[in-house]
Amino acid sequence: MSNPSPLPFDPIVRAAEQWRARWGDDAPYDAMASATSIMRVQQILLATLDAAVAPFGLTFARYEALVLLTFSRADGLPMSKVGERLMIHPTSATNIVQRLVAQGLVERLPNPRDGRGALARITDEGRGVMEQATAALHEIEFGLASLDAQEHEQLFGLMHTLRVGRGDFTDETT
Amino acid sequence: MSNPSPLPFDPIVRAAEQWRARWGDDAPYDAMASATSIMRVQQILLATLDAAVAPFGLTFARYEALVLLTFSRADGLPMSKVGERLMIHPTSATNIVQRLVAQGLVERLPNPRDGRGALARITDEGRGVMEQATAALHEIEFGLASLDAQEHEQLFGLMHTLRVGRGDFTDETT
DNA sequence: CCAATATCAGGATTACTGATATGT
DNA sequence: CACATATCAGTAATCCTGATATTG
Repeated sequence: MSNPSPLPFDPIVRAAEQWRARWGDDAPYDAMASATSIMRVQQILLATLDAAVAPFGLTFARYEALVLLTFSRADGLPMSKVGERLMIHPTSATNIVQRLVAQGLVERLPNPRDGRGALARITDEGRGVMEQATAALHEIEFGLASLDAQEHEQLFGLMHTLRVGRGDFTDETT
Repeated sequence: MSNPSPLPFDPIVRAAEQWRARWGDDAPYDAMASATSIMRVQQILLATLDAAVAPFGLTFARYEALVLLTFSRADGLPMSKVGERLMIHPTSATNIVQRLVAQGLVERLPNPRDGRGALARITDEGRGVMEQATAALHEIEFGLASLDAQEHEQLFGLMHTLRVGRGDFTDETT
């Protein structure tokens, strides 16, 4: 990771103070601090999760794809659905699936219901790797062991509010 | 962005349900949902912030560097400090500063106190661009307008807990 | 013919590793 | 000489834009 010697103070708190001093109390310095915090935590978290699944030849992004295919119909998921559910660009979906195919964890099949489409289906080996990687992630509680159940609920709620605010999905009855 | 047609349900909630059904109540499905939420919000947020500063020829990462240099001593900040304060890899700091130098927003100077070192200093043009970009970010409240003051406090607190848990910095008296 | 499904080619960013030049 | 500062080269990952082939 990129943290050989941590600072003796919180740089985000420092920045917020300077922000307020420079642009006044009306400036959204709390939003600035929130945004910067989210960026930083994501960076730390991704490094943690990538490291946890690295022993299995995976990145967290590829792990997520494996999980999605595990939970999908046994005959495979169209590439378009892969991108949609993973909330990534179609070309990124192609890229990720290609790497998983090269590793023998996923196989590609023609879509019998649409000649244009291709299906991605997890292999038995892919299932095995996914199970091991999942165990490793469970072990470290997805890098979030410092939060308790109530804090997880709070966090998910806040993130949910933000995602709804940006139209990340539509139905609220889920 | 990568969201032409949002799903009619929250894929993270869906995943958490499947997680619980597959691995049981003891599995940290709430941590899984939190981790995935953080990833997704960061992705949305970064796209928003990048788009906000793009008209000024910046990415959000380069904008952060400009702000740091604005708040630093007038004679410039050593490259090592740039990387440290931005919490990025030293080579990334080099890369970002190089790009800003190429844009005329930052200049490099030899460090008078250390012959090995180089200082990065914001230019007048850099200050101007930074002010405009800041106004644009203030306008959209850093992409977090859907949260109120209390929610920002909650969010920052949760992120702070996570960062402390991972040793992101040391002193708590900041 | 138009729309949808993918893929490919290519460019932009950022992270990281390892090697290197310079100076303390 | 060991250590610190910084850069460079090269690799990897991801996102995005356009262009393209195929099929509905």
